[in-house]
Amino acid sequence: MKKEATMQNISLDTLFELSEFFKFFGDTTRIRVIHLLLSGEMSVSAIAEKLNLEQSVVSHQLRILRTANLVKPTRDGRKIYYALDDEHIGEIFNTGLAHIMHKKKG
Amino acid sequence: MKKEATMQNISLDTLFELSEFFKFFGDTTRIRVIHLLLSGEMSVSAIAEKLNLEQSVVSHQLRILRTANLVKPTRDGRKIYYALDDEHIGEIFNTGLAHIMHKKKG
DNA sequence: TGTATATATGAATTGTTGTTCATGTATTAA
DNA sequence: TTAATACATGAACAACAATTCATATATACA
Repeated sequence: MKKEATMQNISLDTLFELSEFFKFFGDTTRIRVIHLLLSGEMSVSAIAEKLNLEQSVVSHQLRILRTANLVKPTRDGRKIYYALDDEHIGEIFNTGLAHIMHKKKG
Repeated sequence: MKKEATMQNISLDTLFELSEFFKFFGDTTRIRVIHLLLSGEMSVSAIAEKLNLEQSVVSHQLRILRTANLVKPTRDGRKIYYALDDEHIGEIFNTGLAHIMHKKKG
């Protein structure tokens, strides 16, 4: 079950991208949005209401996630529904969560 | 192979901790240090030399990682060797890396 | 002791990021 | 075409985080 700690040579560029990628998960507002969207798509106003955040806060953060292709918008009338646009997001979220939970136990 | 996108109820506190945790991976210097330590422990000066960073930059970032219990120091004479102090770190690193690599392919 | 080496740390500076507030655009319906 | 609703966005501000520089501490050795 335990993987070997072998190490590939990873370019500086890739390591930079990797850190940029983790940054998206490194903000409370964004992680709450991601968590919410893990259970399905949701409109901007619904997200704001559910998380008790101002609409513009949600829109700003959604733009960051959208630019990074982590979420994908779909318009339906006046509403825009956002959904997670990457299979890996849940995996990364859960891996981090497992770590936190494990630490909580002692 | 594909997991269901089921969603637990996660407390605000836990989501905050989770975002704080991901922050450690969201900085180029730290991710480079983590990457380096994935292949084994290393002294501060060796890390600085290998990454072409000033000693104080490395020390400052190591302190952050140490405070979060992500790395563990061991003194040997004048040198202090740092090693990763958490089984999950490699897993999280690799999960993120898989995402980056997957995106690169198109 | 005194000097050199290895690392840590505090303070100042700089750069980055998130939020707020005001306003702009798109869509719907009267 | 006007009003209302839903969302996006730019600019200003505030908070935070990383680096730099100077200096402090700890160890080893002459």
